[in-house]
Amino acid sequence: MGLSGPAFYSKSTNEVARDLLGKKLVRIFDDGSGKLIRLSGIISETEAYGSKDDPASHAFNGMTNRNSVMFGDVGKAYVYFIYGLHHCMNVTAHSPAHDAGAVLIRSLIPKEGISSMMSRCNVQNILNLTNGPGKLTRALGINRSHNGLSLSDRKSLLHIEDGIKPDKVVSTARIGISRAREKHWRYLIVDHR
DNA sequence: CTACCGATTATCT
DNA sequence: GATAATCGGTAGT
Repeated sequence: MGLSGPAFYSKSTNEVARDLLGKKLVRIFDDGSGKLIRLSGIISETEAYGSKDDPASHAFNGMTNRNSVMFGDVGKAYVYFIYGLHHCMNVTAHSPAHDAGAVLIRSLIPKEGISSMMSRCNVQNILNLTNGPGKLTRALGINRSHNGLSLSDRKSLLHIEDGIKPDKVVSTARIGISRAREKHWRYLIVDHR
């Protein structure tokens, strides 16, 4: 199940949410030193958001200016600003039977550019660097300028590469929503050591 | 350990 | 005018 473009993202949003676990989210970042560095992490937690079938989704009530990327091509970044200070990053994905959908990236295991990210975010503990949707966008320097970017191009400033194969995955209810709590569309890699 | 609260603004009703 | 797919700090158990 490689990352060969749109085919990977043209499955049900749930399936894509599971399959994104273990993939590597890569940001080519200008840290101001005059050279571009790689910031990356293994995707370890995701949530699927549907369309008409999902009252918790931004797309539930149809297309608006904010969520229009969810209704466009799959395999793109859907980035939005929330609570006045955080960004959240999604990957658009849905089966041909649906008209919209996206997968929220909730957590990463940091891999590349760790010291750069920790100093820029003023984070002491690596465990607190990318363990939340608002934290990982800050660590990787992701903002609304990336909304709509294709994630398939390995040379792009923001893209997804193959990573690891997760040992074990579980699903739970999604975090921070009030509606559709019965849908267990949150997926995580189980950490056992 | 858990619970609550404030920050701060784009977006939608 | 109200809400929000969050976070970090503080207070309470």
